[in-house]
Amino acid sequence: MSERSERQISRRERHAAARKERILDAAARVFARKGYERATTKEIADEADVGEGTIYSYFGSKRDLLLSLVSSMSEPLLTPPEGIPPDDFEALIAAFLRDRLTLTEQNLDLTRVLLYEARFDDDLRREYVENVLRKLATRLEERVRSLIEAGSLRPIHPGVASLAILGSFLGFVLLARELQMELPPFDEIVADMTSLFLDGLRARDEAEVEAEGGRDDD
Amino acid sequence: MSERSERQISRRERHAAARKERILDAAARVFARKGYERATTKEIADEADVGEGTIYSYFGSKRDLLLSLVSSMSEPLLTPPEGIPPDDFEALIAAFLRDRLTLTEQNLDLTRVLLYEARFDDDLRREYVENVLRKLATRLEERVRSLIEAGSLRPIHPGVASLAILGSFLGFVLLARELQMELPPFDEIVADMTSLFLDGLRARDEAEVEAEGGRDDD
Amino acid sequence: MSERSERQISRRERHAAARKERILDAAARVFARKGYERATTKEIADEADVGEGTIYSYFGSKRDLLLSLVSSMSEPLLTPPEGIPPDDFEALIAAFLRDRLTLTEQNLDLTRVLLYEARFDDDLRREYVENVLRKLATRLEERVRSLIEAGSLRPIHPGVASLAILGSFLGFVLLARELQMELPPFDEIVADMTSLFLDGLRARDEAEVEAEGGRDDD
Amino acid sequence: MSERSERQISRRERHAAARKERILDAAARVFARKGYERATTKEIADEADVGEGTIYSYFGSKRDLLLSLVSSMSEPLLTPPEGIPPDDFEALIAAFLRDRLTLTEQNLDLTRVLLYEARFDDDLRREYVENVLRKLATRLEERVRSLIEAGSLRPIHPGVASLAILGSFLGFVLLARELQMELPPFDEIVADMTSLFLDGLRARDEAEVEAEGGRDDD
DNA sequence: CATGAATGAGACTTCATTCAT
DNA sequence: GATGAATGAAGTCTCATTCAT
Repeated sequence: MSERSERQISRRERHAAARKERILDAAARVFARKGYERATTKEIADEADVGEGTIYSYFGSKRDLLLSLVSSMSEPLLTPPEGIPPDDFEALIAAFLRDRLTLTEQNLDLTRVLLYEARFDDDLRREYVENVLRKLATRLEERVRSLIEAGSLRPIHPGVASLAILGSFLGFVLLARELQMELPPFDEIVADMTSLFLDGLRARDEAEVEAEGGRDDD
Repeated sequence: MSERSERQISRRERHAAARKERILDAAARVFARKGYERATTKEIADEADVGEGTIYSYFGSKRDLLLSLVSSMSEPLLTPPEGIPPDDFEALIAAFLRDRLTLTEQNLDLTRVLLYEARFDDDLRREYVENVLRKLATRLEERVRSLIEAGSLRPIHPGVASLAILGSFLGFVLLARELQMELPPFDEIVADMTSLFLDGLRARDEAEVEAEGGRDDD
Repeated sequence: MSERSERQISRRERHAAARKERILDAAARVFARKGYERATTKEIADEADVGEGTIYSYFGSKRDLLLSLVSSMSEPLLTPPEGIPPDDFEALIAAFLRDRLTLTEQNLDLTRVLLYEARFDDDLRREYVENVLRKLATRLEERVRSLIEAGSLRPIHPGVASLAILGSFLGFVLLARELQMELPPFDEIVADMTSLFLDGLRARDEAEVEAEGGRDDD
Repeated sequence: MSERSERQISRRERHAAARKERILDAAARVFARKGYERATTKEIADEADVGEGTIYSYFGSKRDLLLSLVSSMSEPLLTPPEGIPPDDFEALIAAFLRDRLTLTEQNLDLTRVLLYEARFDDDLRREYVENVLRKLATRLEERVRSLIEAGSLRPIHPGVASLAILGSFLGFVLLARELQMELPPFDEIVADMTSLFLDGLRARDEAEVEAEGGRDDD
């Protein structure tokens, strides 16, 4: 009987966890769609196909939903890009941009909400900004610093560089989305931005270009 | 008497304009502080030191305040940087970054609110995004394109480049503000970012560095 | 000088009276158009082409306007139909219906507002109901009573009859207006209603009908 | 279990319907007491003994309450008087007056509000005027017409007659109520008005009826 | 445990009235 | 005296949260 009740509990727990997950997913979609303030608990409940009161069995408040979303978001974002040799910044930045742009574009609307709301809620700021953003920035900064030390990158200020890189693609997708501009295909964008960050915009003379070797992808 | 009544009218008009300005400034501060949805008309009225009803003598609705803010913001942003020779991209980008970073950092909180709300209001989107952002992006894009044609810049996609540049410093200040990071002095940041955009991050060998001349200060 | 100031005052007084009249007329139009609650002092001021504050130089409050309207309305309504021999009820009722229907149709919208508002304001009720309506009803009642005594009318209850008559045409125009029905020409209506009140609806036997002669207009 | 949940639902539905009814009744009372504009949702909520927000679970807006009242009113009004032989106008009009006067006097204050507000709201006008009033008028008109054809009534204009009849008792109760007059007992009123409509006011005796021959003045 | 009906605080907005010019 | 800008009380409606079922 204890076994059964354990199984019972376990089944209940699984069921409860699934419910919680479903509500959180629904909240993510609604927040992304409407923003935090404009989203209503009713709409979230409907999207999750649960009763409005049920939300409050799993989360203390509407704001709690937002906070809980951060944890669930931080996980995939914090997984470092795999299979990239630590000294190949070109591949790293390409993978980084590609992954993060993709991730960010997917989650862009939610990201915007979180960044926006972080300004007005210290708990959210701590949870999201500290855990996700600073971690991301710090990791990139370390990578940049070590590459500078290894001589692969110019001795630019690593903090500024990493912020510029992160900010770049955050701002890039944000603006692109906002301006609803016609953009070249995604691969081309990534190639262009990688090249931008690596080589800058300055035109070089023949000798320099030759010296840089057989890069021909931009 | 007609003179007096004219003066009267003129004084009234000046008074009304000043009042409108005061309310708009108050709204800007409160929106920047609280976001649009959380800001209350009562708080704006208090901040402007007027009665709540007075707002509605000058603006049709709370949303009207937001829309009106765009016009007042677009003006300084649309003034092109002066005294920059059209072929000196280095000076241009430095000025651009410096001015825009300053402007943007000053107005950052409000800018964020406008960008955020633009997602939910087509009028605001048109007013802000089309008039301010796209204009800015287009101007920069043209500059980049002409510099590419003049051979000063590499043949990178101009749209991507301008979005990346704009997005960079928008994202940069946004993240910097959000992360509350300790940053190097502003001049250094501008120098670093200019250098980043112009020369990229890649280390070059002696020959290249030599060929680029003695630039190491920006 | 005293003469001049007297003339001055007199001119002022005439000007003031005209102003008051203009405001009251404007109020009548706006009240008739919008109803009391929905009418705004701003709209009345605009209609009268005066400043909003000016209204309060002549009337204590918005409600005061309504009260003042009654006095100005009661006057024409209380003028008895002229040139009607006191014993010719047929002519009387025709004139009554014709005049009152006309007057009432003209002022119907305002009358409705006054009747409606009278329900909610005892001062207005006294002013309007007592002074206008009861007077009208009483006058008609007396006429009916004396005609009954003179043997021209059947001994119907005079109060009921006069209320029925007044109510008839009030309700008649009100419903006609409300239903936006296509109605026969006005003269025909008056003839029909006069005939209705005098002769009723009942068909009479051959003798009676014959006796009534060649009337074929109804 | 399905049975229980069905019963549950049914109980809920009954409860909800009762609640809706209670709110509607409260609204009817408050509207009748204060008029539409002066009635506040707070007062309606208090009268219904529910929270203010509860109103909006059942009705979309305050105006919706007014519109909903029409449907609930139109039902009893549209039930035709029963047990009246189709050719006995005397019984019909007595029943009509009695029923309608009673109904109307009961609902008079609300009726006035609806008639008044219909002027300012096309939906309400359609709902109330078209569905209730015109139907009532048309039904009466048809009855009158067929009775004219059957020879029971004089060939008076049926539209005018029906409007006069309806208007009569609407106006009658309205004025009676407004004037707060002392009236004879209800039965007497009905008898008097029936007689008024059927036989008119004119006194007749054999001689007079005969003497009616020479009338040519209308 | 899930539900959703009920709640009421608080938001935006209108408008009669006041008062300095 | 005339004006209309300014006011703030009060109204309608929304929605996060609670709680009986």
